[in-house]
Formats: sequence, structure tokens, C-alpha cells
Amino acid sequence: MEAMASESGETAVRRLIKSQVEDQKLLAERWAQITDAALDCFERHGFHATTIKDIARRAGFSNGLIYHYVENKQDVLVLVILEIFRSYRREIPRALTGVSDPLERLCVVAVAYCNVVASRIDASLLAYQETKALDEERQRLIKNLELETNELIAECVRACAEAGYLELGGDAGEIELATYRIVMMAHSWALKGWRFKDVVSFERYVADSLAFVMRGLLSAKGRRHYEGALGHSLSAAECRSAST
Amino acid sequence: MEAMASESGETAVRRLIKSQVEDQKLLAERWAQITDAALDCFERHGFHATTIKDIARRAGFSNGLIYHYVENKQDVLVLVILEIFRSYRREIPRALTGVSDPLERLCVVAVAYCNVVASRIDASLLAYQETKALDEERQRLIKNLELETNELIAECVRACAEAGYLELGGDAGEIELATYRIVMMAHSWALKGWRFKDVVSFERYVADSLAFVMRGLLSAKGRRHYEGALGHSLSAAECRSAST
Amino acid sequence: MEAMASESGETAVRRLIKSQVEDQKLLAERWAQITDAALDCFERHGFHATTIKDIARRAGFSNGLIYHYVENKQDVLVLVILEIFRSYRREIPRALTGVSDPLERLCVVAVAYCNVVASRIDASLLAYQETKALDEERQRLIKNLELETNELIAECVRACAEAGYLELGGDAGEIELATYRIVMMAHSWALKGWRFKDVVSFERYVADSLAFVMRGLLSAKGRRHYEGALGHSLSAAECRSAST
Amino acid sequence: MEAMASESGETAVRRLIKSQVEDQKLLAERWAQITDAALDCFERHGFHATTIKDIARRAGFSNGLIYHYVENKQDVLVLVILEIFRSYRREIPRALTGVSDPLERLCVVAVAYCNVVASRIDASLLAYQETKALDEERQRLIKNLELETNELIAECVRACAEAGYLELGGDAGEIELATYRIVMMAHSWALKGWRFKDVVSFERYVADSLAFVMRGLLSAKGRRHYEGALGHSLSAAECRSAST
DNA sequence: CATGAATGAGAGTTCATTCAT
DNA sequence: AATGAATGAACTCTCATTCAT
Repeated sequence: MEAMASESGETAVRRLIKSQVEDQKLLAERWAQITDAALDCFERHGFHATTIKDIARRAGFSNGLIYHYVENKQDVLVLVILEIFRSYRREIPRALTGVSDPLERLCVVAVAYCNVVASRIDASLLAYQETKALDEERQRLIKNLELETNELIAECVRACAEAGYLELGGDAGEIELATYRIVMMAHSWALKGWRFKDVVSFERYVADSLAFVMRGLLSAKGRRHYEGALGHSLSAAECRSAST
Repeated sequence: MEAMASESGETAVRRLIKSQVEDQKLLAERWAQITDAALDCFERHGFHATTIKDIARRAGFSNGLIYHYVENKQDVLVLVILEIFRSYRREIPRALTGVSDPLERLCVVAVAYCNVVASRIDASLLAYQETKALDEERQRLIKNLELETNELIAECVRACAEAGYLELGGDAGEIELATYRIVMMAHSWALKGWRFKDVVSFERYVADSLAFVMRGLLSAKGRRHYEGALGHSLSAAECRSAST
Repeated sequence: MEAMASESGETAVRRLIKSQVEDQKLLAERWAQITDAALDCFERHGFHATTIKDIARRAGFSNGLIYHYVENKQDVLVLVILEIFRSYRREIPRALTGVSDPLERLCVVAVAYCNVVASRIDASLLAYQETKALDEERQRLIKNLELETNELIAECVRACAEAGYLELGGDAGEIELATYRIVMMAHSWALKGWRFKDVVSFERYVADSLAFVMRGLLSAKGRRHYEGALGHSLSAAECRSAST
Repeated sequence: MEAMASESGETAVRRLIKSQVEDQKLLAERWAQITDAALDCFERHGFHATTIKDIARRAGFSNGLIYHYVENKQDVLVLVILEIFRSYRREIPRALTGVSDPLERLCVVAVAYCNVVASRIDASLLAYQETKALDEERQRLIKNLELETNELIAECVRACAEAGYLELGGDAGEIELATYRIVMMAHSWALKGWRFKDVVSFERYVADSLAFVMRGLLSAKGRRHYEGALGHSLSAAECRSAST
């Protein structure tokens, strides 16, 4: 399911963002340049205060060129938001590599997700802040990508649920809600970072929040497993978080 | 402290938003009209896509008039965001009236906060989405109002902590983090409502989330109290939530 | 001729500037208030940068009131420019009182004219700067008033010419040109004061310029009279200039 | 000093008026078009009554384009005023070419200056009328350019003073005042042309005024030289004036 | 006679987008 | 493929003027 969804994501992008340029290699390179430049500008001044010229200047080419690779300014925003979802899809599987215990996988995925969000706080917020500026089709694309990304977490949740570690039945709604508990734990740092930073370090925030979420989600069996055999590997996960 | 803080909020507004019109009654009426109209427009198209003329038209008066009551478009946004904080300050104390048990108060405050957010989902998001469009002074005002509002919840958290119901020491950081667990529970509905709505009803979301947060925060003593004597009054609180 | 002309001036004003208010005494009082306030504002910020509200505020009444005494903003400018011409008509005859020698009268009128200009530099410039902002009828009124004022000087010139003191025939063109030599001597101080002030005092400027103009205008007979019997009274005139 | 000063003038302009367009040739062409169109509009309706759109329309391009070559409306005014100072710097040296007698040079420079002013009466007045509308830096630039231009005349005055032709010591203040006598002779035609035109032709005005100024400035020695050997070349100068 | 809230046309300016080169 | 000059619609904000009270 993951593969299918993510393909539909990339495919949809190609359908949505029209380029006049045929050469696929060049297209990819230019999209990357545009994305980098735009991300930089948006983080500084937000989407609306950034002009196409700003982006072009930072990318090091003429403003006209952007319109060879993108139909309009909205598409640049889409490109940027996409890039974040790509980060998730790159980083999360990497973090999960070699981890097999379902509960450990859940913890790892939560921490990895937090790390991605934290490494691009402003970009993560863009999706919240500016999606409304997009037309319906593009909004739908982004929501789909979010659901795809959530699926990376949902899988781990599902595995835990099946192993009886979670205090929930296995129906889709419950799985999704539990997934969002983790998603919001990461996004809260981005959304409220301006305040949290004065109160607690990121590492401490992640550790505390993970413990909080786990207390909220785990069954008695899960709790035993979590507090028992899992102690050492979890601190390892936290270490990894600090090094990103 | 609460009273003082909230007063400073209103005072700051009067200092920040300059009106050419002296008549306080008229001023209040026009501000309300502008706020209503703007809220409506912003919810539909977002802040940037809404023009002053749109707002004036919807409010039913000339575009020039807005500038008699507000210095610029930013101020209209401030007015709108303010309105939400006013809702909190109106609704939360009302919900708490007559409730004395600390843990019950905590549950009630959480539900009340969720209700306010849910009744003005889009407006609640505005603060997230558009605060960046404001100058520093206005951003500071809004952040202060948020902290003031949080204090309404923090008080209840503190009382529970002092009663030993919570799994935390009483230091300010821990209190604040716990407060934000509740805040984010409400905001998550606003932020992710587009998805949750397909999965779960608002009432169910609130009930589940409250249970989740409580499991995460309560001490053993708190848990006993929560599950024991509190059962009946909590369902009452939920009923109230449904009726708002 | 003077009387007739000045009457036509005042009469024209009453015809041009329409007031809704009948009471002539009140009308005069309000016009004076408006003129004072406007003069003050125009000197600070110029005609265009001054708003009707600015003027009303400084005059101490509501902006609406101005439109009871004046048809539009242009009329306020006319009122102000008029005030300067009234100064000429007040000050110049006063300075000439008791002076009978034609050449002495010429010197006195020149110095008096300079004094009026210097006492209201910015207002004097208004006529130059903003007359173009007026419609044709008002421009004509102002030009007529200027000619009336010039006549105060021209009379003295004519008397000197008739006494043979000047190097010119008596035809109207020559008289007028000689008159303008004196007018421009005064206006130059207003127009170029920003530069002159660093180089020379006003009193010195007047004395030098008077000498310069006289050298340019006087016949041999006039020069003899000027350098002979006139010495003492001229320095007296300069003294008066300094005391205004 | 002259060269240096005039260079600093042009340099200051480039620093003050910012264009988005790099191409120097195009920049010069567009500036010229804007200047011409603006001059035309300003002469008709004044600076304030002229809109950017008016200028664009007359120049034959879109209103947006102006802002590629100029930062704001003020800069257009600066461009226009500048053009006049450029005329002085072009025309005056040309008129002086081949004239070596100091007194003759003084007469030639006066006539040439008058000719420039007369050929662009309204533009010459703009500097008087609208400088107040500019910010301080731009006002300073214009005043500097005026002083630079005056220096073209002051040189001739200085040479005459050194030759003993003028009734003045050589100190800077006296030189400058004498220079301004000539400047104001020219500007008076612009300022009061509306009246003079009915009384005297421009050529006659220049001849009379030159004679008037010379009578005012010359020493006995200068007068002898002026009336003696200079007769023929001066009428030549006047002829040139008529043909411009 | 006086007030001041309300109007609305129109100003300067910005910037996404186009297209000739 | 790349440039960057040109366009022009649309925005925010101002303010002379009106008119109900």
C-alpha cells in the first residue's frame, strides 16, 4: 500500500506541475534549485511576502526561467511542501532499518518524525500556513501526501496493536487517531517551538513527549514490554535524535 | 495574576489599534462588525486573498470606513485573532463555575477549550497561519494573549499537581508542558479536522483525547480518583460539550 | 486707481469664495481662523501635504465646519494668499506715512516690501508654488491682487520718474519693469533665502540690494539727490527694517 | 573645482535614483522618455496633479514600466529638474567658447543663462515650486546642482572682479551675491513672465536687465570698458540670444 | 450653526506573468 | 534553453467632500 500511495503522489505531481522543458534530468535539477531557493525565502519572509524574483535571484537565474519549469507561483509552494514529504520518506525508513521489535519501531518512528520536523520547522509549518492559498486540486495532492506519510507511522502502530501492545482495538479509526497522536507530538514542537524553547530542550521535549504518548497508548502488556526489555534501545534512539 | 494579565491584554489592544473615532460605543460596534465580516472572509479565502474591499462589502459599508477604525489591514487580522482569545476568557470561566474538584476542573477546562476551538475552527487556525504576516509588536501581543489564555488551563493543572493527582513535580516547565498537552489536543482538532471528521465525531474525539491525555498525565493517585468518584460528572461535562 | 483696484480685489473675493453662513461678522472671524491655521500648516508641510482635517484641528473646530465657510480646499489657499496681499496694503502705507521726498518714499517702500516678504517667507512663496493648483478664475484673482500691490510701489517709482530722478522715460512699461526690480529684490530673499542666510544677514541684504537697485535705476540727478540730502533718512529706514 | 563638482552631481544622481534595469543605454533612453513626458505633464498641470499613469501614457508605455527605472514619483521630479541643470552645463560653456574678455564673458554668461531659463520656463519654475515635495536628500542634491550651476556664472564674476571691473571686493559673499543678481534676472523672467510678456519682448527684457545689472555692479573702470570697446560684441550676444 | 461619521473615487505602487530576443 | 524588459490588473490606503444629527 505504501508503494502504491507514494507512486500516486509522484505521479500526481508530474501531472499537476507542467513544465515546458522536456529534458527530465534538467527538469529535476531545476526543480531542486527552485525548491531550495524558495524554501530559503519562504522561511525568511513567508510565502506571500516572497516574490518570484526573490526566488529567482537566490537560485541564481532569471525570473523568466522559473516559468519554464513551473506554471505559476502556487506550484513553487507545492514543490517546497513536497520536499518535506520526501524527507519523511527518505529519513523514516532509514531510521527503521534493522529495528524489528514492534514497540521499538514505534518509538523509533516517532523520534525520526520529530527529527525531520525539527530540522525544517518553518517548512513544516508552510503546509499549515499556506495550503489555503492553493487551488483545490493542489490541496488534495498535499493531503494525500500527508496521508501517505502518516502511513509510515500507521504501519508501526498497527504492528503494535496486532502484538497487543496498545490499548485499542484494531479498527482503522483508532489506528489513525493513535498515529495522529505521534504526528501532533512532532508538529507541536514546530507550532509552539517559540514558547517551548524557553522551557525545555528539543531532546528533552522529545523524550518527555514520547513517554507521555506511550503512557497514553500502551496496554498493560505493552507497558511491561516498554519498561522492561526496551530501556536500552530507547535511549539509543534518543541519542540518534540528538545527532541529527 | 489572571485578572491583571487579561487587563494588560485589552489595554495593549487599545494602544496598538488606533481608531480615529472617539465614541467608545460606536467603536465597539464597528470593531465587532469588522471582526465578523473579516472572520467570514478569512475563513473562506485566507487573510492574503481577502481584500479590504471584500471585508467592507460584507460588513455592508464603504471601504474607507474601515480605516476610521483601524490603521491597516494587519489590524483587522489582530481584531479577528483577538476575538478568539475573548471567547476563551468568556467560555472557560463559565464552564468552571460551580466545579470544585481539581481533577474535575481539569477535565472541564479541557473540554471547554476544545469546544471554543471547535466552534471557530478557522479562526483558531488564523493565529497559526497568519501571525507571521504581522509586525513584531503585534506578534508579541498575540503571543501574550495566548500565554494569558493558557494560564486559565495552567491553573487547573497546578491545582491537580498540588493535590498529587499528576505524575509531575510542580516546576513551572512541567506545568507548562502539561498545559500544552491539553492545548494541542484542542488545536489538533482544528488543524487536522479535515481528516478526523471522516473518522470520528467531535464528541468522540474529545472523549478519547481526554482519556488519552489523562492516562499520560495522571499519577496513580490521580488515576484512582479519576476512575472512581469522577465518572458521573465527567460524562456530564461531555454532554455539555455536545450542546454548545 | 488704487482704491478702485483694491475694492475690486475684495469684491472679487466675496464673489469667488462662497459661504453658507450669512452672519458677516462670524464669517470674517472664521475666515481669519481658517487662514491662520492654514498658513501655519502650509508653511510646515506645503499645500498638498496639508489636509483639511489638519487645518480644522489646528483651528480648533471640526473639519465639516470649514465647508460652511469655504467651498473647497482651493479656497483655503486663496484665503491664505490673500492675507499676504492684505499685509502689503496694511504695512506699506503705514511705512510711507509722513515721508514726502519721492526718492525717500521709493527707498522706504522697497524696504517695507522686503520686510513684509521676510516676515512671511513661506507664505510669500505659496503664491509661486501653488497658484498652478488653482482654477483659472482664482489664478486671475491672485494676479490682479499682485498688480494692485505692485501699484503701491509703482506710484513711488512714477513720482521719482516725474521728478527726473530715474534713468527712464515715463512710459508704463518702463515704470512697471522698474517696479519689478524692487519686487524681485524682496522675493529673491524669500526664494533664495536658504542660500543667502549663510552669506549675509537680512539687514545687510536689504541695504546692499537697495544700493544695487538704486545704482541701476537712478539718473545723474537722482544719484546726486540720493547721495546728498538723503543719507540720514535712509539709514533711518534701514533701522526701521531691523525692528520689524 | 567645476569639473569635480559637476561629476559629483551626476554621481549622486546614479546613487539616488535606483533602476532595476542594468543596461546603461536603455536606462538613458528610458530616463529621457520619462523626463520628456513628465516635463510635458508637469508644465500643464503641475507635479501633484499629474499622475504616474499620465506620464506613462504620454511616454507611450505601461505605468508599471516607470517603476523599473525609478523608485517613486519623487524621482521623476528629480529627473525633470536635473534636465534643466544639464541644459545649463551644456549651453553655457558653448556660449562662452571663443570669448575671452572678462566683461564680455560676464555679459555672455548672463544672456546664455537667460536663454536656457526662457527655453524651459515651466521646468525652471518646477525647482522652486516642488522642491518642498522632496525628501531631504533629494532637496540637498538639487541645491548642490544649483550651486554647481551658479559656479559657471560666479567664475565670470570673479574674473571681472579681479580685473577691477566690478564695484566690489573679492570676498566670497560679495561674489555670490553678484552672481545671484544675474541668476535672479533670468529667473524673474520665468517667475513673472506671465506679466512681462504683455509689456516687453524677451529680447528687450534681457537687454534692459543686463544694462540694469551692469549699472548696479560695475566700477568706474568697468563702466568705461563696457561702454567703450564692448559695444559691438554685446549686440552680437543679444543677436545670439534671439536665435536660440 | 456645528459636528464628525461616512463615502468613494482615485492615487501610488507591486508583482505574477508573458514574450521578443 | 535562457533572459529580463514589459505589461497591466489589482492592491492598500488617503482624503476632499457630504450630510444626518
